[in-house]
Amino acid sequence: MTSEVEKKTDRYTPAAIEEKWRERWASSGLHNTPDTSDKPNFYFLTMFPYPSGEIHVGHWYAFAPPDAAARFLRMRGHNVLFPMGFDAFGINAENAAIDRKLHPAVWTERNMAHMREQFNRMGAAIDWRREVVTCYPEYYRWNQWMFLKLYEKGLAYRGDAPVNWCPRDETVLANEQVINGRCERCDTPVVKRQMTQWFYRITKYADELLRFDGLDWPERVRVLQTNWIGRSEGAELAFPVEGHAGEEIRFFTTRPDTIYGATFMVVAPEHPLVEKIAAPKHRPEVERYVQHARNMAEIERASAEREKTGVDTGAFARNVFTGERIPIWVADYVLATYGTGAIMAVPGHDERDFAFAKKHRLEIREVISPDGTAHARLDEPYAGDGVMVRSGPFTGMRTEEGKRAVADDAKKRGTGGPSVTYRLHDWLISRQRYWGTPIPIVHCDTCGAVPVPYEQLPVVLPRDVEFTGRGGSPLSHVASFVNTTCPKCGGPARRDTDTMDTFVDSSWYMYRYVDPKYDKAFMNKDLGKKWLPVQQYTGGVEHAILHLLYMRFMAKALRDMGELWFDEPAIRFRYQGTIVFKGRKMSKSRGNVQTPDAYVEKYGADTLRLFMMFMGPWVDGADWDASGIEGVHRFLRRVWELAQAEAQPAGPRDADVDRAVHRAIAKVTDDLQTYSFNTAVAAMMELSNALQHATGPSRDEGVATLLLLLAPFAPYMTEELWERRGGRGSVHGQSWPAFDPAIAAANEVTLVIQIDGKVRDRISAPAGIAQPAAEKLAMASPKVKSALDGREPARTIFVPDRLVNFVTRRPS
RNA sequence: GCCGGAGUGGCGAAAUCGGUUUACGCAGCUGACUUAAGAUCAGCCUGGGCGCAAGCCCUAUGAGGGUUCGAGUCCCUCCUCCGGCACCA
Repeated sequence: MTSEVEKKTDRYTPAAIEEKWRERWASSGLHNTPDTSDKPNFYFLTMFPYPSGEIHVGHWYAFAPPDAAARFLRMRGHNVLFPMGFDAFGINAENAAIDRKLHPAVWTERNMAHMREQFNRMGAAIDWRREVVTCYPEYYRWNQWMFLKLYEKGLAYRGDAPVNWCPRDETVLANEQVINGRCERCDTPVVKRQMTQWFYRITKYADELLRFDGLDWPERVRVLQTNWIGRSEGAELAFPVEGHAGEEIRFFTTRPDTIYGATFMVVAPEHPLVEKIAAPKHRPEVERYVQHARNMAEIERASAEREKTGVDTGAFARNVFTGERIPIWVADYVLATYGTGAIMAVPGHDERDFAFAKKHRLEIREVISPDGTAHARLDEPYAGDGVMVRSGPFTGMRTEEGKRAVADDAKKRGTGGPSVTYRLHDWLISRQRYWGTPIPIVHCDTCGAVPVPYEQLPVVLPRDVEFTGRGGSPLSHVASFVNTTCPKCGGPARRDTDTMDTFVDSSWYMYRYVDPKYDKAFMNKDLGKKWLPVQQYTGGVEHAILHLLYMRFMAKALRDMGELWFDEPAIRFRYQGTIVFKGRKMSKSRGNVQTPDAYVEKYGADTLRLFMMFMGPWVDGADWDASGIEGVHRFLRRVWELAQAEAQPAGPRDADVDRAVHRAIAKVTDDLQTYSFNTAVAAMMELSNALQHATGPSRDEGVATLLLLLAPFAPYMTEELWERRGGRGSVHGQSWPAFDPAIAAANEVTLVIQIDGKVRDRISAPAGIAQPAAEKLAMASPKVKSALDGREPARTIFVPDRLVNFVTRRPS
């Protein structure tokens, strides 16, 4: 039956077709996006990859669906900017240099070449003229420029703080790069070190970052960011230290209403006052404890199950509310990095303080009562709201009122007042590594830290560096780099040998794509005005906090410098889930990296693209299993045959086929807007199944429509078929098919007939049938008659075009 | 522990507003074509029961309860899995 067709059409050979179109598109510049056209501009951005060299199926999953979405927008009449580049700095390149004696620049270039090739095989419609590569001086000079600008504004500063140190990578890490007390990269337990480092003052924008006004971002990402920022309202208060005139311990609490229950204080081992106030008798023990705490790995120290250790400093503070002397302890359950590194301990109403008080026999006092009456003893801490008891003039106040009253009272006395604290810390951006942006600062013995003058940018990363993997920042061993003159006094000086966190690079790259070669500013603002902000951003959920928060911060900082004219860099964000393999993340070290190459070779890029989108909902990710790839390949082969079959003889239209076509248009259009790629593919499969059995002009037109719908998904095959069918220009330059609801509307519907909610029959009826007519039809059904068995419906539920439900029971 | 999200065939998954559960595929089974295999095409595929058969009845969306004419969808309790945070005062 199909033999005739087979003679006329050759077999579907993806390799040849795809190579042909790759070349044609490249030479015709099909994917080049003009900055102005008669169509509205649309900036569609997908997170650029790190050129790790290991291309796996996850890369296709991240890039093929957005490519389809971008192509769809083009067919819908937008001038779409869909750029790509490389997040090319990073520690992996340096480790590769150490392991294989390959310069990071060489390793990175090689990997980028490989990845560009992959993008091209995928058929991604990328305008490569706009490529951005972060490790080139033309790019990173603007990191340095921004650093200097932030420094001028007080948004970049050098600070001494307890920081996360990864002993294996020999560098500090931002909080965001520590996962469960371990280094995000190498999984080594992180230790805290007191170090002088560079920070970006992201906390200045904490409150603004909590607002997502006008943003269409997934709830999940907003929640993650909100929790990360961790805003807490309460009071910052201070208790004076006895015997140390002028010294006081400041602390933050969310429960000022419990202050009469503060029977002791606890300071973190890193607290600056510890050494000063420890009583001589206690000093050796305190020093031993502090030393021990410092040497402990974070993961060990942070374990909540661990018993609460601590020692008495022998010093006392005065609870200014009760007037009592209360002991000051040092314990590592108080974190140096949150609040002020000290707390008032209220064992009666805080679980941790309770456990500590029990262990060290400290006084536990009830000051909040759920029922308003004071109890003789507390067997467990009560952390809920209630009424203040044993609280002097505040006794009888409820928690809400008490919080305010105590904070206001403290303010009147000059010992504190209402305050807000965040979990979010300033962004630690310096790294003791080579492959990153040099920090444009010169250290001079007379002038201190001096910014490199703007006209001397970029501070170029020296090429000849020895990679030993040991002994601090590799740059510190390069004399020609380190030794310089002070821009201020002209005397001998040393360059800062740290480099920037690579998240600095990616915090603003979206502005660079607009005109990556522009050398007067980080962005060509004239062109930027045509594109920014990004209208659609996509990428992995794993960046929900790190990159996406930094990117928002940088936009706000640049805005406040007058460099940007919007508050948020990306209006709409959608993420894809993660592709794992047998339940585990793919990685070279695990040896479970699944590469796309074999599939591309066997089935073609179009099939793999389509399969990536068909596997399941994009947001969910998947456990990689290629067993279903045959199915989508078969579908493409059927379309291949269908599109080349002989033209149908003239004849009447087929309303059923026309309806199927327009329903598919509606479904695919909708699904592409909501990133439901899997159901879009299913809808096209359904359409192709329907067309297979159709005849006449409806079939021919339906096939033509199917090719247009399929074009964003399978760009190669549809282009080839478009050409073979004598289409003008490129299929990708065509308009998206128009949906006609009148054609899609059914004139026959299936009515479900229920009796007491149970389906008894299905009958076909004209669309829009009125209730009386529908009931009559339903009653005529023999099945309904026998099921009713002579009973009379007490009432009838009618859902137009859907169901008739006869209810025989009376409502009880 | 806290905050999110999810549990539907053998598998990946569909299912506007509460209204035909299982679309679209994979795997499997049966048949057609073939010397045969493959490819392709047609059909079957929750479980159980009745029937020679067309078909019919009951049952099923993690478990239990509730609301409703009607629940995968809403409410309550519980279980399991995934993600995030984790002594944050």
